[in-house]
Amino acid sequence: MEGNSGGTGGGGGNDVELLCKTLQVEHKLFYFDLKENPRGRYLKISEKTSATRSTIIVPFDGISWFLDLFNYYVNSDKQDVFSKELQLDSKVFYFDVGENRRGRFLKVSEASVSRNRSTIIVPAGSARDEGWAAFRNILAEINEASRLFILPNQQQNSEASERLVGLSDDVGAGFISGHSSQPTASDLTVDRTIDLPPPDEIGNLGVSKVIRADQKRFFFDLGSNNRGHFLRISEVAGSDRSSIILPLSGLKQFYEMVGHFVEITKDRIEGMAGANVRTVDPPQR
DNA sequence: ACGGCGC
Repeated sequence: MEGNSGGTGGGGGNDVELLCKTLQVEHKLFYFDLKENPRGRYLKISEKTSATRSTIIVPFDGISWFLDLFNYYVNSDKQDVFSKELQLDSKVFYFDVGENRRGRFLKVSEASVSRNRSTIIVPAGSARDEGWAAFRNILAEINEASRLFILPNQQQNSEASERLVGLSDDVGAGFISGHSSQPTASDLTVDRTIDLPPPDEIGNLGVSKVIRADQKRFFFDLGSNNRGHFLRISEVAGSDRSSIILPLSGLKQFYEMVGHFVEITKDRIEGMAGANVRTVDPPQR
């Protein structure tokens, strides 16, 4: 299976797992593994039945396209869905709807020069395409979480991982090494933050945070809608709530602006004297 | 517990 040349020890086996999810649709089990190696990130989707296992590798930048396509198949009436092709890097993914006596299914095939064609087949489900919808929801979660939620096992010092360059054959050529400009976990961690049990709404990825200041609470929630991804910051005092919706494209500016005001007011901020002063320099690059 | 795909 994993015929890897050069004695490096297995295709993708040493890659860092950023996020793992499983989904059961009828009797199939789908594994979603967001992984990272020095060449970039990718999403490995495996279909497992009792007898077979099949895997496709989606380049990181293709995740949102997969999400869009699953949305298309979920939301379209069955009489007007078409097959789709998605070209990513050197790969082509084919999406085809089929039907047999077991029901409708979506066949997703990956074709690339270096690998044999591999295919996963996602049952539509019995009602309202709920199998596809569940698959779509997982993709949405991964798509959202992967952009902001840098997991703790993602090393800040990349020295160790730099020695692993070229290790994995699981990733097609032409990958983007896209992990340089992302904020680190500590950049996004606010002092006095406490973990919040999952609240209100779908699309919330368990990355909700709350901070308290005086009598107010501020909730930070990731979300997305058809216009993109955003951070919602809600001020809750008593029973009143008001929110600002911050597109992720503006998050860094927001961060820098807050840092500016922290900087110019820090001698008046309680608890920030002396060694506790935590300057909030904008991340370089 | 399916079963599609494609060889």
